[in-house]
Amino acid sequence: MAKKLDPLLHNELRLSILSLLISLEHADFGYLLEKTEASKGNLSVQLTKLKEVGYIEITKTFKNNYPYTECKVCPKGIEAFEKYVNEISKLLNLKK
Amino acid sequence: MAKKLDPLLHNELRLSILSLLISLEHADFGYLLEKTEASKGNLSVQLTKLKEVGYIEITKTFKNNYPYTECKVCPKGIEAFEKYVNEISKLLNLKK
DNA sequence: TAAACTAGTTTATAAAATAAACCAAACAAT
DNA sequence: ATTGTTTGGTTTATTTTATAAACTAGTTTA
Repeated sequence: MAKKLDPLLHNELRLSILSLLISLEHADFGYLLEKTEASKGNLSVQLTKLKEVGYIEITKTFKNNYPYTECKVCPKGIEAFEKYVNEISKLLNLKK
Repeated sequence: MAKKLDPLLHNELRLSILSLLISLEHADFGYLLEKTEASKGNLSVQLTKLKEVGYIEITKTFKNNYPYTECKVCPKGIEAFEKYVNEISKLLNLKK
């Protein structure tokens, strides 16, 4: 079919992540875990996917001796998200 | 994660089908094929799924000696669609 | 120093999406 | 009347995705 919806965004968890990152600008792994209620494994996989296509940036450092993963949305991610919103709005006959 | 989006609707083709059926009330296989630009096989499978959960009703008759498949949305389908719209609107911070 | 916890990643499995192959009946040409 | 072609689909096989379970590497606590 004539695919309009970016398949990378058309997934509930990835959509939630990007939505959060867009409103917050950046967030750490634990926060995303809590907010999305995803499993750690699933969250990790989906973050990696979003990073691989350049929608987000992941910075790994240490905080209190523990690994600390921070995520930040990239311009490409914002663009893709906005496009997704437009397309699904059309599909569902929503006004933005 | 805390799943909010009905997985049966969170699929582009099924979403398109339901969106069309809601605005048109009913449509035949060929029309849906044309509008969605899906393959026949995919359309057939997704229509069957939507029927199996009671979101749409499928009526098979004959027209000019050929099989003729008509689809119509059911109340349950309308309800599910509306719920989906609400949930994804929240997720994406859209106003309906 | 062993157990338990933190903060993740990797991988195995199940589920889903999709296209390719198929089918039965109708029509068309030979 | 037989062969080929088209219509209007369905079924099935394959690939892709999503997800949870298992694992890793290091830290803290007892």
